[in-house]
Amino acid sequence: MPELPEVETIRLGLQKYVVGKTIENVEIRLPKILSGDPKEIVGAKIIDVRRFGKGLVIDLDNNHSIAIHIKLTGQFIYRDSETSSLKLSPKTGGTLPNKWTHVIFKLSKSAVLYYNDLRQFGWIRIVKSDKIKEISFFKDLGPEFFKDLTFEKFSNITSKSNLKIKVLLMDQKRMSGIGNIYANDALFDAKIDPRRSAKQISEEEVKKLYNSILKVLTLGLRNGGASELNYVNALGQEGKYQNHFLAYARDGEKCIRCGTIMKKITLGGRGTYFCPACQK
DNA sequence: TGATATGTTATCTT
DNA sequence: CAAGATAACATATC
Repeated sequence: MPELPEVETIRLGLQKYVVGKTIENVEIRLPKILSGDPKEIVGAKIIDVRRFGKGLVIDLDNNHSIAIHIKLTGQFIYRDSETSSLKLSPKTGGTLPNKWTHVIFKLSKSAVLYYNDLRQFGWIRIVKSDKIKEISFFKDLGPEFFKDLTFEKFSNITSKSNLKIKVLLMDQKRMSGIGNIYANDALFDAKIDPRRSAKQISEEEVKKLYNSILKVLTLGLRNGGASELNYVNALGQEGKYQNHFLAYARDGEKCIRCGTIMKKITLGGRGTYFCPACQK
């Protein structure tokens, strides 16, 4: 689902297309999605797009920012005269706007940024830029892979937690960026049973796991994310990582390493996929 | 038809 | 009180 590689792919697209443009109008079709005063951002120019964990922040030149979490099914799709000939993935609804389009940002140069969200779990908040860290999601966010989560920190967090290792990997307050797909695939790559208690994992295994996480996140990024549910990038195109799943959604299939039939269980209320033979 | 999937948060339990 | 467990949110899909 939208995890670090997916959100980063969206960020890269937005960075490329919306930075430098001015917001001319904001149309809110589903009020519960957006909070804050849209008048604060009309007329402002977009100067940066940042990502923290699975959250996005669009910075404007008037000391305001747009904080975003797309949760499970949010989409940001950019259209202008140059990109309008690109065929949109059916996951966007095919034409824009449509019944899943809840907010429309009209930008300078006739560009438009659509926010779609099938399940309406996502949120957009207009805040002063220096108040971003006061939003609880950003305030409580744990250290992040590729940024401030060194192996030493990762090892420290792991050795102190009683949570099952897979549940820990997905806990955004302890470490940020990993969701269900990459947690399953990283544990598979590291040959670790997702049911084990985090603190019982040996130092050697923790090292392997850390490297496996960086490996699968990198693979996700290179493939432009996974379009398993309805993720698309900023141009409305699908990613390709779903063609490279190691464990996620492979229950009933043969393990790609040892041929054993992959199992599915529930951990922390989430689907968990693993090989009962080679993940110890 | 109704169970299922998902990220985060609120609420319950231990 | 804190850590962990679980329910709730919404809706297309199987």
